[in-house]
Amino acid sequence: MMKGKLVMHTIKDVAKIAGVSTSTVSRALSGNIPVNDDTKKRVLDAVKQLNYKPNFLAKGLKEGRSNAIGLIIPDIRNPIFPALARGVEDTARSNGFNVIFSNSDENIENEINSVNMLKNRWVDGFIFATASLDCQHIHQLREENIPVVLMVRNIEESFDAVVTNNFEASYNAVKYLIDRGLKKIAIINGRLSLSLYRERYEGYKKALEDHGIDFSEEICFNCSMANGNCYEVVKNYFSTHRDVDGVFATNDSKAIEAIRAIKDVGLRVPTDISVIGFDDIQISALLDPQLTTVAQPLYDMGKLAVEKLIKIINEKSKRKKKPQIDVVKSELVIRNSTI
Amino acid sequence: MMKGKLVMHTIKDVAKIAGVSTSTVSRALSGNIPVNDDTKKRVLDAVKQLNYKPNFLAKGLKEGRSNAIGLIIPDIRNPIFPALARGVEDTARSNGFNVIFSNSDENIENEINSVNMLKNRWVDGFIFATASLDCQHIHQLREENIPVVLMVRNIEESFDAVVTNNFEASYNAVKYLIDRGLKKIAIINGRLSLSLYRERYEGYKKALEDHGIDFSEEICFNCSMANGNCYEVVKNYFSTHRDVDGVFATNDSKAIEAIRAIKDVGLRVPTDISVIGFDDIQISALLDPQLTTVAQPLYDMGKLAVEKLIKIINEKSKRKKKPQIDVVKSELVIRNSTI
DNA sequence: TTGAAAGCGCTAACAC
DNA sequence: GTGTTAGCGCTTTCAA
Repeated sequence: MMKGKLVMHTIKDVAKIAGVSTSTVSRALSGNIPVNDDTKKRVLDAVKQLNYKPNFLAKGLKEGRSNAIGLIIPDIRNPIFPALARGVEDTARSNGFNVIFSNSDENIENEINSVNMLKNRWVDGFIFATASLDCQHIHQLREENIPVVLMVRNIEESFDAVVTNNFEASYNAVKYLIDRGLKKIAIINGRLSLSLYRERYEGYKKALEDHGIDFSEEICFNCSMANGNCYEVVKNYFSTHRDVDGVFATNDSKAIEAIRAIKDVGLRVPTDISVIGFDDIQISALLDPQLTTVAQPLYDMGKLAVEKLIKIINEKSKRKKKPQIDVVKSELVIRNSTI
Repeated sequence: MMKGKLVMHTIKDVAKIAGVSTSTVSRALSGNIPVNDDTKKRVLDAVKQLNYKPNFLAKGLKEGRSNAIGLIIPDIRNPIFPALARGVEDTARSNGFNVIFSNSDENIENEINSVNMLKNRWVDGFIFATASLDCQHIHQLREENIPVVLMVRNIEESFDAVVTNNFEASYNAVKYLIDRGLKKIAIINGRLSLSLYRERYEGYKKALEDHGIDFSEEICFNCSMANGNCYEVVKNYFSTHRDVDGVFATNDSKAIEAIRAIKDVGLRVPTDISVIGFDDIQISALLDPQLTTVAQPLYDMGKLAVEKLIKIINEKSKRKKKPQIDVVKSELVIRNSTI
């Protein structure tokens, strides 16, 4: 078996060159154990000379941790996840953790498979941005004392989580439309099995109520399927109705489809109909018209989730803290899709 | 130190319950070494009973491989990378590999740091979608016999890579505009230090040449900086010129900005000016007008890159094969931004 | 301050 | 077909 020119050196090689034992090398490198300055220097020189890098597999095996975290999301192609993932990766890396990521497609089987694979000492903890009602496997993780933080999508009070103020932000978005003089505001909703959509829905209803606007089921569009049908639903409605003057879409993708549908029936945005989205995905600022939307601090949410997770991982005293749900603020960004 | 209710069981526990040695357990689980059917059954029962999962750290340490690959990209928020990453992740997972991902921001320092971290037995190979001219560290990997596959962005002939037919696809895109009767076609180019942009540029020039259209430097816009200034460059030009009737943008983001600029100076797409993009990122189909663009099979490129990489990893006989560059086909998708 | 030795959990000779 | 044993590369007692 031919090996490459440069082999991977081990701690033994370093020890030999520095003329010390492997334990001394280990100590010199770990930093927090006293080592004679001279010895240390010799070790460091040897390390440099050999370009020695410790084997993380060995270190992890010995220490019982891997310094990696698992990131489980539905699909990185869903435009809210890149920013989230980036926040996670940056923060993890700057804390010395690697990120192993996995897409579940909202499919519980996939998710369980990934979790099972990663549980075997691959990762020290998990970040989930996924939540079916069926979260047996996440409860199981907790029982096995494996740290878990939920992100974006919350399940129940019993998990640590980072979420946004969906209710309040939605309330404010709808209130903004009302303040601009709009009289009849539709909502395009998502899967109500996700708490985030339920909360946005509640915010919408409360805003109407507080401002004396009648709530009407008829203009609560539900686009819970794949993206395609949102366009159809909106187009259908507006080809026969001209009474609605505002649309609150519970995410930007739906808003984009709605705008296309509205244009296609010959109405103008925002002149005839104002549209607000939610998420502020990257392209929202590039559209025509540029989308007024609720900006979630996605990057920061990822960052915060990792910070929480690492804190839990490092709490060696495993006395379970009460789980804490961090709520970050989403804020309305006013652009040109609203009058 | 309190441990959780459920501890991680080891192969020893399984062996004890099954009444066999640890090596028998190992053999029964590996599958490819003959074990008595009865014994095997007892082992499998014990595994199930304990919910035993092998420790990958130990396995990796022993076998000298981790079954993970490193994915180094500039930024997952750049819209071409999610699809690529998804192709990579799916394919890796279905081959029993995990993927550790890292964003380099095109910054060589970051990239070297990540590579150094991952080299230490964290991963068995790398996929890079990044290429500064300065690729010392990638050469180094090769010298150390660590498998590398380049994706999307090629550096030089000496590496395995998966790229698209940039020249040909660009040629065809520009030819399409010419065939539609357009007479003066501008190009919006990217960083010419990247071969992919050079190739697209060449395809553009050749198409003009072959069809007797004069090439003019004046309408070769260079938007190599962050996205922002593409809008400005295009807007500036069109506020004083009305001669150009077609724009070939070398990626979709630039196309989107160009369209916005064109509209903002009071011209119409495609009536006055046709615009073609490159990449077919997800939102291109959702824009108004929907973008005519060259679709790169991003998911498949990710898939292919992983397949190549795993093949190299598994070739235990390290007699270096000559590196091979796979070229996949990008094809023009005609939508509404061209007449 | 340092070295010797044990051991993390697993696999693979090598015996039988 | 199965058990015994050594060892992957590291950290960490325990002694000196």
